[in-house]
Amino acid sequence: MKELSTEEKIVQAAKEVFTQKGYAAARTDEIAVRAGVNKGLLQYYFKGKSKEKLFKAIFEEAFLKMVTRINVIFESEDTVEHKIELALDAYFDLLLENPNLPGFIVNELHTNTHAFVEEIMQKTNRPNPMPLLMQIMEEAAQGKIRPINPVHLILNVLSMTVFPFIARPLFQRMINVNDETFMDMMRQRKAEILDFVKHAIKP
Amino acid sequence: MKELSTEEKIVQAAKEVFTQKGYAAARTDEIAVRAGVNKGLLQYYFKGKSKEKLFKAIFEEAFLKMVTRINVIFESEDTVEHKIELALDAYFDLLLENPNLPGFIVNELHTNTHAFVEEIMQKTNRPNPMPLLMQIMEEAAQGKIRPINPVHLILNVLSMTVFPFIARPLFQRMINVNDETFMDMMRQRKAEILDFVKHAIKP
DNA sequence: GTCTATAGGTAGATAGAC
DNA sequence: GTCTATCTACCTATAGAC
Repeated sequence: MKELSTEEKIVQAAKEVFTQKGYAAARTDEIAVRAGVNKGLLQYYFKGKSKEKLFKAIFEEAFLKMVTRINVIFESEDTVEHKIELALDAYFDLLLENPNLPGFIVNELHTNTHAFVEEIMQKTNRPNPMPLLMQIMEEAAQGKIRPINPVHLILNVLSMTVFPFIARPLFQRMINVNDETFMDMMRQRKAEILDFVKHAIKP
Repeated sequence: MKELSTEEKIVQAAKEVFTQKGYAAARTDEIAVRAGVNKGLLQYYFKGKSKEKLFKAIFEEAFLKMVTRINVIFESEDTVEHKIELALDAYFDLLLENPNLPGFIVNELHTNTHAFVEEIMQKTNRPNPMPLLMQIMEEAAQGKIRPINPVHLILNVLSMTVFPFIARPLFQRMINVNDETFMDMMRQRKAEILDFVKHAIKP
């Protein structure tokens, strides 16, 4: 356990509270309590609109984490199948370590009341999916993979990877498993998806 | 356009506000304004904790809509492949008419601060997935479909169906399409998923 | 840098006039 | 049934003591 500075403790606590409750339900009081510091210190470290400033910092970091991973899919030089494998590797690493990251992001984008969510999205250089779409169509034309709508293929892979983490509260209740078992299933899942997709795109 | 009673107007407005903003960010003021009625009437029709009571009614209806559809997958007498087709039919019908239903539910379950979310989930008789899981394994043993982990198969179908609607704000920006185009893509998608899954489970 | 006290604003609930 | 006015609670922000 490292020694955290007061500021770091606040940021850490804010990350917990915001990702669990969302911006609207988050309380700065709770952030202070969890950080083990006084309310007033939030103002000292994040002068003026401290709640908003803290949120911006945390949402931006989370958003970048999720989106920059997508670049892995798009930018490597490789076959479609191997690109998918690389993407699954990268994403499962991220998600297994931060299981409620996608829920947080999707939630804030869904309930987006705040202009700054828009700001952050524009700041991030979003990846360009076109080259990958072209590649998928080319490989299909060459008979390397089955002809398939490239947008839906990408969306399928992303869906199968991310959705279980978002629907986790519902899913766990449905099949009645605890947190540990859920994480075990997710660790297994990377291989399952790869296998599933390989068969689905086989010519 | 039917004539709605005052109470119906309130419920309708509440449905809009809650599903768009989520419970925490929703404002009873806005519900009253959208319903075109006075704030005080919320108390008249939903005495005591009107915000909470309204939310309960709306969340429960939404939750039932989503979950009872899952029963379609589980309870019919049919082949696995045809069950999947039926499920896709049922779900896409629902989602194309209520595109932000899953976002709303997942959001409230994720940020769940309220005990009543728990209540509602227990009230609904959740479907039992066991028979379907068994059937998938049987068909695999008989060589009708490829051997596959049944839980992940179900999760794959559900993921590909529901995820795009949840990630819609992000997805639309990523590929830069308007609402109309998005809905068109989703209408196409049902056939895409069915095709994808058929190839993936082919022996 | 840290804490206490309090101000200022907002949202939900309530009482009572019409 | 509908509306106005007000109350109360809560939350963020601020000022100032230590």
